Amino acid sequence: MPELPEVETIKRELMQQLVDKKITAVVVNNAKVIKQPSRSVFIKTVKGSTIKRIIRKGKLLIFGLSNGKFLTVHLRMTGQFVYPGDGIKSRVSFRLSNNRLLDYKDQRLLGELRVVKNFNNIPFVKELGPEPFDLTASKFESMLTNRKTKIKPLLMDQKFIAGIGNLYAAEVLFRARISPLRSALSLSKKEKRNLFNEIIKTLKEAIRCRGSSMDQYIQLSGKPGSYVKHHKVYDKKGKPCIVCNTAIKRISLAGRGTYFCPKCQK
DNA sequence: AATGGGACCTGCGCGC
DNA sequence: TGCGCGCAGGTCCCAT
Repeated sequence: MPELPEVETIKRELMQQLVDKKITAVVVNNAKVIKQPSRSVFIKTVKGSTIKRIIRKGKLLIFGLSNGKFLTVHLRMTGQFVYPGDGIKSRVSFRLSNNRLLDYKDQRLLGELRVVKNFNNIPFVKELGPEPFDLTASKFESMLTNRKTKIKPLLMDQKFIAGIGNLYAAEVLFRARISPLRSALSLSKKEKRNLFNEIIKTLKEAIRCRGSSMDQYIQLSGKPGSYVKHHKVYDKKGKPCIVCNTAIKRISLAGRGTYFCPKCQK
């Protein structure tokens, strides 16, 4: 669910609400989401530390703790943070110095919480591609040269570029009028620049709207993000294209549901 | 290097 | 109404 705009939204809220709060207790209701280290060491390390800063790397959230360790959280499909929480349906709850709860919820239990010494050593971070906002159009262009793979799965490849998932890949390609089936190699210079500009514009707009609440994503406060109403193709199978009225198509590409306008996107 | 499949999980909506 | 099936925004791992 959560892609760069959603994770960035949560990061900003966590910064506003939680910096300099001490974690006084940790309750683990389901240890499946604790990937590293053991449940007991995890609790022991986090408990008693103060949250000093919040970092985002792609879709990964990182809490910098006062003891020098880092709590990293990947929300995967259905992870959520809720603050202040009530502990209900929470997989892990953090009690803070103001006596409020920060709840980590995760319906499908696919999320990952870790405590590490150095987050740069996590394989996911090590191999993570550049942040979109750190790129320029010409860098992006050169990244695409000689890539034979299809453009949509490539945009979703976190090693290629950080933060773009299935939803924003679809939206960005629609806005750039490029078919998800095209090979990266086949894009003209103009198309590459255009695609880059649409990536930046779309992600910024989505952050301004505080993300897209489809099914599971919510802001820290529990409120939905409003970018959904700007979606042009995602989850719109059979609906008319806003530009040409052609029915939006859904195909399966690299195992993922892929929405596009067969007429506008060439 | 690229592609395809399955695995990890739970719960929802659809068609029969 | 009840049940089985396919599907879900992410990532990793294996095989070809």
